[in-house]
Amino acid sequence: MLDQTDRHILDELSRNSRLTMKELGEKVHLTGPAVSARVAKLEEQGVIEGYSIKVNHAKIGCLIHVFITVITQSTYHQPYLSFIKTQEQHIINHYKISGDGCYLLECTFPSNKELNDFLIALNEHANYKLSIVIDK
Amino acid sequence: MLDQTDRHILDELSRNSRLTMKELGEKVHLTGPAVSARVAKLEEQGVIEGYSIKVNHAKIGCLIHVFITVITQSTYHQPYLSFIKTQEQHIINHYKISGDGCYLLECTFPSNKELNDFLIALNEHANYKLSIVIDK
DNA sequence: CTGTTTCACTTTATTTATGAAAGGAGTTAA
DNA sequence: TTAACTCCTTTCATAAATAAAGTGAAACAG
Repeated sequence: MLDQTDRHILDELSRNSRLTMKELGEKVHLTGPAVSARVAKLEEQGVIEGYSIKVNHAKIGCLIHVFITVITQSTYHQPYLSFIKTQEQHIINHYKISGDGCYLLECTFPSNKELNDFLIALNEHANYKLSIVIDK
Repeated sequence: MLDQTDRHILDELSRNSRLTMKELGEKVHLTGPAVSARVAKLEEQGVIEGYSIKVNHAKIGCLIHVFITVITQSTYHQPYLSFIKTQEQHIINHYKISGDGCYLLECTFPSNKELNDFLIALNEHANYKLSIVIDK
């Protein structure tokens, strides 16, 4: 399905997705149109789901980065899920997991106050374990 | 430091970082060169750390997506950190955390076999708790 | 009030990249 | 051998990026 060149393309685009097709072509030893066709194919196949930027959260005022393991008390998760939908400004990722909890949340907050407010609100729907990111 | 237009730019580029400067300009009501200058500034300031792609790991043969909370037994973390460096093909993110463990690993594996091999090797340096991602 | 500086933006013109079309090389199968 | 297919390169018209020059508004000193 994917050959070595495709993997090389994914690797290069992961590092820098704003390369021009010409530059990308040089890196993987193809011409612009050839690499452009391969990238289009990878998009169609759903291998490339999208193009994004890495934002430094600290520099936009979100200094606190945490992972929250959520353990819902009730088997009925809907109130929790509805609550999460209202908190999109804080949530980077939300996973359903099997293991130590039901969900894993990755969030950022400008300060401990917002984190605390969030945890108080979350606690109405679920228990949690908090892990604060010190370094990446 | 960041005004409303900058936030709008970050928002649009998060959705699609391959927009042309002209298209991005239209979205935020600026001309191409103007928005290009702002993006360059955001890069210099370190707000934009890089441009990347979202890859569908399942489609490239990495079907298992896990989070591993690592609890090192010894206070000397170097052997663990050296081990992690040898496992880059599996590791998406690696965080130092405060809370329920010392580190949080986000990894993908083609199958349970590779995951098991990884856990056996990891267990020589640290204890762990495993959370398997069911859905995002 | 006037002149100067600064800043962010627009406009213009040149360079550069994109994307469509045509064609060639290698592979496979009839 | 020939046909069909895939994947690539080359070529060229179109579109975008970028550099440079110019505009206008705000801040500020004389």
